[in-house]
Amino acid sequence: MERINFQVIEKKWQEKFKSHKLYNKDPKAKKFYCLEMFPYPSGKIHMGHVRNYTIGDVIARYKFLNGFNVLHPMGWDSFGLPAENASKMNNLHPKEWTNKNIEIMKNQLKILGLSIDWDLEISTCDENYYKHQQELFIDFYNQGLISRKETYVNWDPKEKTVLANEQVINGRGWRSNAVVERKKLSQWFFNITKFSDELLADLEKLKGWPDKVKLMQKNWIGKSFGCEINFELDNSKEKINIFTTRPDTIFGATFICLSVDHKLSKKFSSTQEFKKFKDECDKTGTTEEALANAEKLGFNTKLFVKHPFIKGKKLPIFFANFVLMDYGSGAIFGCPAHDQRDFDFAKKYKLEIIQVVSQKEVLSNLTEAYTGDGKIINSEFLNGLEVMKAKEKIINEIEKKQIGIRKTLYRLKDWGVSRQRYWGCPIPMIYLEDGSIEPVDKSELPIKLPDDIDLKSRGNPLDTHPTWKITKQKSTGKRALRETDTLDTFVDSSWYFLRFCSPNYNFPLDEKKINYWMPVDQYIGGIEHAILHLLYSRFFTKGIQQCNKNLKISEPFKNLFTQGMVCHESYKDERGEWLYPDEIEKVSNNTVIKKTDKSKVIVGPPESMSKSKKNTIDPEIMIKQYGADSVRWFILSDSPPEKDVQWSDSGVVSANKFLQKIWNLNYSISIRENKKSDKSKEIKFNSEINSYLFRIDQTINTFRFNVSIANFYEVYKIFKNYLETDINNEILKEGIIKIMKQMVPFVPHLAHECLELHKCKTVNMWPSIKKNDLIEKIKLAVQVNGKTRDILEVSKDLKEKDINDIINSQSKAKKYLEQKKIKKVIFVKNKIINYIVI
RNA sequence: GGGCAAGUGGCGGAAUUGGUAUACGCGCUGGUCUUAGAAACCAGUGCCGCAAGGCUUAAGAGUUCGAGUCUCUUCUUGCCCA
Repeated sequence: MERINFQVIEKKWQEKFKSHKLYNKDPKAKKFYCLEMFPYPSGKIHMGHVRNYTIGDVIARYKFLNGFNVLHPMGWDSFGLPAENASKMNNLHPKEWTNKNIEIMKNQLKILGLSIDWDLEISTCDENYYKHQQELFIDFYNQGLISRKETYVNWDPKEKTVLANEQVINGRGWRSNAVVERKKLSQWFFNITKFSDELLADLEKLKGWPDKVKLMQKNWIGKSFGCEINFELDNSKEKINIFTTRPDTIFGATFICLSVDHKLSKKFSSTQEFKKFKDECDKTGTTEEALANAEKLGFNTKLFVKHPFIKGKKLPIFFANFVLMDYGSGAIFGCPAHDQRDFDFAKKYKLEIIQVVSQKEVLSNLTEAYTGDGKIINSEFLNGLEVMKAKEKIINEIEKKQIGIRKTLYRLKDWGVSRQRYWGCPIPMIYLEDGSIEPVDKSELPIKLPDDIDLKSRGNPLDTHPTWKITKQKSTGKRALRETDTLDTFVDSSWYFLRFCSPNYNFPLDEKKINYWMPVDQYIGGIEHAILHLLYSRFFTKGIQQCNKNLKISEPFKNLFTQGMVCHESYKDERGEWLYPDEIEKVSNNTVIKKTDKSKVIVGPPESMSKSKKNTIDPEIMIKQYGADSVRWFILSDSPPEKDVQWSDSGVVSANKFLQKIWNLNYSISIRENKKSDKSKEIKFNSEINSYLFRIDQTINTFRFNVSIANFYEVYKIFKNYLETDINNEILKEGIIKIMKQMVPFVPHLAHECLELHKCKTVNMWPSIKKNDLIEKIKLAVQVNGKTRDILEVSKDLKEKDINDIINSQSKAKKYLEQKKIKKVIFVKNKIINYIVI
């Protein structure tokens, strides 16, 4: 048996892949932009990356072999909080930490044998990248796509810092454990809502996206219609403008709630009582979920508004903690019977609850709000109408009375991008002493991050830096201060796919290159980015197009594929400590023990690999042990790519064994002496191989790589069987070359080694597949009353009459037909024949 | 609570889209080889049954000559939103 050393051949081919790129010089070749979501340089690649980039590599290589001109770049999403945290812990500058990680991970990706053009590499923390981002920021600002607004943030009073939502755990700071407060800050916003309608409508164009992702985006944008209503204050000309999506429940309104920031609050802001209440409100979080779950608090103004449709009825006005200013107009009418938050509020402050929508009969004692469909009751002229009809009628009525107008509302909010952090892209804006705010002059870009930074001090590092923020206005020399916030890292990843088209261009975007390569033909990444990253990228593309009308792009990603996670069982010892897979030993089917002290280990179900549960497998160790091809093969073979896959050691071992067998097969054919065989055997062999070539091609095209691999196993068996016969060796060789070409996308090192063995001269061409020659004999099911009684192997396209003759003479089905009356025969060519008998 | 997926052997999964259910892999069982093990190779492996045969795609119904696939009801699991 001829053994192959995977480590040796993989190294050899990786050297060759370096200079070999997937560009097709033929000017008639179609372009194909294949992109996988770029990684955060956390230190090591994990199995999730291996899966993501292997899937991408299969597609990129497949398209190249099919004659496409392929762009397949890679880069680093290298700004972000972990670098700052790591820096605090081990005294390493974020830049050094990040660049060190990038070097390690780049090498790890290289040993996977990916067909990446490393000349296009970009790193978002590199000033050559972020300087262009700052330019885009200024362009967006000039186009009115960026504005400044006051908003609430999660404030950690102990660390004196702003926290991201994921850093708030059960209402406390993840590091300090201090109770997180709501603090108002003036921040920069991308006006993504200007594109709400377009972002929603253009989802229709994205035929190559999973419906699931489109639906999630649709729900996120959340278009709903309703209306504004002006409530007149009692004993005053003042009006309170509210927005509602449920105007049909207006007759159930029993109070009004305002945000503490509503303009009416000025009347109370000097009172001690109101100040206390406002402080109390600041302790409530800012997410929708936090607002829904928080205890409802109210401040009674003792003021009233007039009900617009019920003469003489007055509704009390409260300030409430669950109404925020950036939500509608910062005012709602409370209809406790049909909104849970209003219901909780009404119960607490003993307010009236009037049911106005009912499914069947009137329920006298509601225990919770009823938010379902039904007919309107207790509502004068709306009575008896379905909710939707009532909504239409009341809005018409409101508009007729001129007390409000129809409005469409989006759940989507503008995108706050200010972060009070060091390790991010500086925002290129300056504050002049006269209070005006303006972009820096473009000639001053990049606004670089200072290297001398004290990350251990509290607060915003750029703000506390002694000199960095002090600057001058370029045109006048007037003193100015820099913006000390940096950009959300989602901004960095919202246009990197455009930069890949011309990563070394002097300006942000090279029109020619972008108009050639964009859109991304295949984007591949995790479902966890289904909403934000993809939505922001879509917004950015539209924004950039507004800034530069010469660009012909409206959607960045033509086809999207979301791969599943890589899972593994987790292990815990008797004390409840997590254990790594290599710390345990499987003694039998049911017993697992700890290697060190032989104590019992509790095995948990397969879950997504995570450091905290220690259920991780290091790809580098696996590659060293079995080779990159074996790891690639296994990760693709076990599950459909869109589903979760469970890592299995025996799986990668068997992948390795099979690839070894593939090498042996190739070697055997290469040294086999030529034989003379009869034509019919050759035709049969060729048609079998051809049918596999066809099926494998189809499965790659439809991302069913696990099925492609199953087909390779089957086709291996075919070769094994023919090897023992007297078939002409040239025929075998031709066949194996075609199959090995199809294996290139999956196991590029081994496949190239085999093709070299056979001295193949057309390595970069996908094998030709003959469609007509697929099958010569087919299997036909013989059924009696719908039950399969025999399977016949017959020539293709045989007529019903001939099949009848065969069945009557030799079929196992014959006995089921004897002494029976045939009522009907259903015959489907090349598939089944079904006799209905009585 | 609402929306969307999905449910096939011991396990991961396949099924040309309404036409042979359980391909392929893992695991398991037996055998050959070997001092022994490993490796390799061969055979078997949905369930019941000695067999003939019968049953089987979460459960139940329906449409059809024929349903894993289509329709309805129920149950379970996963994801997203609240």
